[in-house]
Order: sequence, then C-alpha cells, then structure tokens
Amino acid sequence: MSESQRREQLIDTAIELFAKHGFHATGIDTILAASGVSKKTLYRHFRSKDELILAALRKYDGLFRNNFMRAVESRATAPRDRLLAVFDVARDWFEDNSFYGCMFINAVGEYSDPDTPVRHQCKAFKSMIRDYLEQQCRGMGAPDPSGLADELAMVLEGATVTAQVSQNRGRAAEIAKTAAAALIEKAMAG
Amino acid sequence: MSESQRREQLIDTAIELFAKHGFHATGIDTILAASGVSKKTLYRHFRSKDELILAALRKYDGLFRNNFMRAVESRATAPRDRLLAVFDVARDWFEDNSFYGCMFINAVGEYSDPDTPVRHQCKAFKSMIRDYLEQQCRGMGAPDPSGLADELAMVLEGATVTAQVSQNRGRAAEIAKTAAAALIEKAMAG
DNA sequence: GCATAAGGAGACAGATCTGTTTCCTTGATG
DNA sequence: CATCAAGGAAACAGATCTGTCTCCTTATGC
Repeated sequence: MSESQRREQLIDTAIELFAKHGFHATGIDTILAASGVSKKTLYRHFRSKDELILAALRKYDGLFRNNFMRAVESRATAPRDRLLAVFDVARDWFEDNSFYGCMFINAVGEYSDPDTPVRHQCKAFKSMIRDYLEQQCRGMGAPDPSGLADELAMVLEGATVTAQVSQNRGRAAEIAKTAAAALIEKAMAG
Repeated sequence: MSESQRREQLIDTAIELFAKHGFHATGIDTILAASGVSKKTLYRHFRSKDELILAALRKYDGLFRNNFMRAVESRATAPRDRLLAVFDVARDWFEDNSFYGCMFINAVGEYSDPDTPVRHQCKAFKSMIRDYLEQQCRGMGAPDPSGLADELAMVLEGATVTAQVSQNRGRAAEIAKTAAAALIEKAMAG
C-alpha cells in the first residue's frame, strides 16, 4: 500500500467510526486496528487526533458535496424538480446502513465552542448545502430564493435528525418532501 | 444540604455540563467539582455514570415538558395560535445563554445503538413533543392532524439544529415560524 | 547477496477516566 | 460535653487514552 493510500484508508476509517460512535468515544487505537495502519504512520501524517478529526470532516464534506449533489442532478434537471429530488436522495442516504445522522451535527454536539476549527468546518458545510438550495431556488425563479432556501435547508436538517432518532427513516424523508413541496408552492404562488 | 438536595444538585450540574460539553467528554470529577458533591455521595445515589446520564435525561425531559409547554400555553389559547407560539418560545430557548442544542439530539450522536436506555429516552422525548403538536393540530380541526404534526415537529427539529450550528439563533426561530405558518395554512386550506 | 530505509508491532510514558476505599472533619444528639 | 454517624477530601486501583520510541521485519536498489 502506498503512502497516500494509507492516508486515505486512515481517513475513511476515521469517518466511519467517528460517525458511528462519536469523536470522544472513538480512540486512536480503534481506528488503527480497523484501518490496518500503524500508529507511527498515523502520527507521520497527522500531528494529533484533532487533525485527523479535521481531515475526516473535510473529506466527508467533499464526498457529500460530490455524491449528494451529483445524485440530485442526475435525477432531475429543472430547478423545482431538483429541489424535490433532494429529498429522494436524502431518503437513500438515510436508509443506508452506514447512516448515523449528519456527522457535522454530531460534531457540534461534542464541540460547543463556536470559535473552533471543528465548528468552522460545520458551519461551512451547512452554508454549502443552503447555498446549493438557494441556487436552485433562484433558477426556479422564486421571488425570495434566499428565504425559501433557509426554509428548505431547515426542513432537510429536521429530516436528517428525525431519521437518526426515529429509526423510521423512509418516513422522515417523505414528511420532509411533502413539507418542502408545500413551502415551494407557497413561495411560487405568493 | 439535605440528601435529596444533593441529588438534585448533582443532576442539575450534570445536565449543564453534558449539554455543554457532551457525555463522553464530561468526566465525573468535573461534575463533582462543579456541584460541590463528593464522589462517595454520587455513587451512593447512582450505580454508575451511565445511571447519572439517564437521570439527567429524565429530569431534562420533565423540565422541558413543564417549562416549554407551560410557556406556550401562557402565550396563546387557540390551538392555531399555540402552534405558532411554539416557535416564539423556541426563540427564547435558543437565545438563552445555556442553550447548546437539544440534549437528546446530542445524546443520539454519541450513542448510536438504537436499543439502549439513552436512545429510548430520546425517542420518548421526541414522541412527547410530536404528540403535543398533534393534540394542538387536532384541536385546531386540521384534516390530518398527525401528518401536520409530523411536519411541524420536523421544522422545530431543524430550527433547533440550525440555531445550534449557525449561531444566528433568532433568525432560525423566525424561519421556522414562517415555514410553520405556511404549512398550517396549507393543511387547513386543503 | 548485501546494505539501507520504510513501516509494522508493540512497549512505554504520562495523563485521565471510572469506581472503591480510607481517613478525618463536622455536625447532630443524648 | 461526649459519642457517633454522615459525608467530604483524597488516595488508590485498574482501565484506557494520546503520543513517543524502540525493535525488528521486509522490501528495494546496487
């Protein structure tokens, strides 16, 4: 295995375990055992566990950006259809076996200081999602794309948490899609 | 200080610290130092840290039930007004200095096994909120009170998380209230 | 085949965690 | 005032955590 392969293996394993068990509860040794990488190698790539956490959040952000948005865009082309397709894609996400809620929401629960690299990553991630929604709202010709994006982002957030807590994940996505459709309709009618 | 006073002091401190720093990150010793209770006393009241966590979640549930719903009901009497007042009360909650998101959402992020006392507490809490909303929807005469309650609960969930992440807490409550009003209107018009 | 460097395995140090126990202070009661 | 129990302070045990360091295997280039 090459140098960079080991690094990615480490980050991928970290993403899995941090998402599943949380950040404080996941020890370095657990990540090493699951990834098959040695401790020496880990500390050659990362100065500390905190840096590994940040690297995991960064990669998760990038993966999500690619997979989620690509999936939305392959399902629909018209902006309005894409806004609804978001919740179909979310449904697939929720129903995946490795879904343990949004990693960033979970991170915020463990790191309360707002002026922290972890929190900055989280805010950036949420902004990215909201901005993507706003872009679609604008393309749809909504009178107030920013306001509608705020509402839809909030519904998506609520769906993610509800899917995580309730374990009735498909239903959470359905409810959110219904609500989103109503909000879009009202925004376009006004 | 009496026996039961010490117990409550312990639980109140635990609620504060667990909410702020998370469950795994908050050590027993920190709670003891902040509460002024000795370790011996803690372990006379609770078999383990896990039991203290459960006691904290139970009390938080009870406090929330009393404070939140009482606040809603003192602000409005008509069911429809109460459903909107929920988001005014939420705004006050978000803007409190000791707000660190919903303690149960944070707990779910740290305890992923769904078949766990912590998770059962969380589900019960979320059901309680949803059922309260459904009751108001029913009182309002909504054609599908259960469906509307699902949607409103999800918006409230999203607002809570958004307030926690974005740090623009008043705005999160406003967005949610606007969305809720639209969803209620649509549900009553249909 | 040999020298050299990379990396895995794991011992180790030092901190921190949960939970137990010991010792001593303090306060209530006869 | 004397006695005695309750509870705080803190030592302690044992586990676990992060991060460092040593030893040894293995692969590669000459």
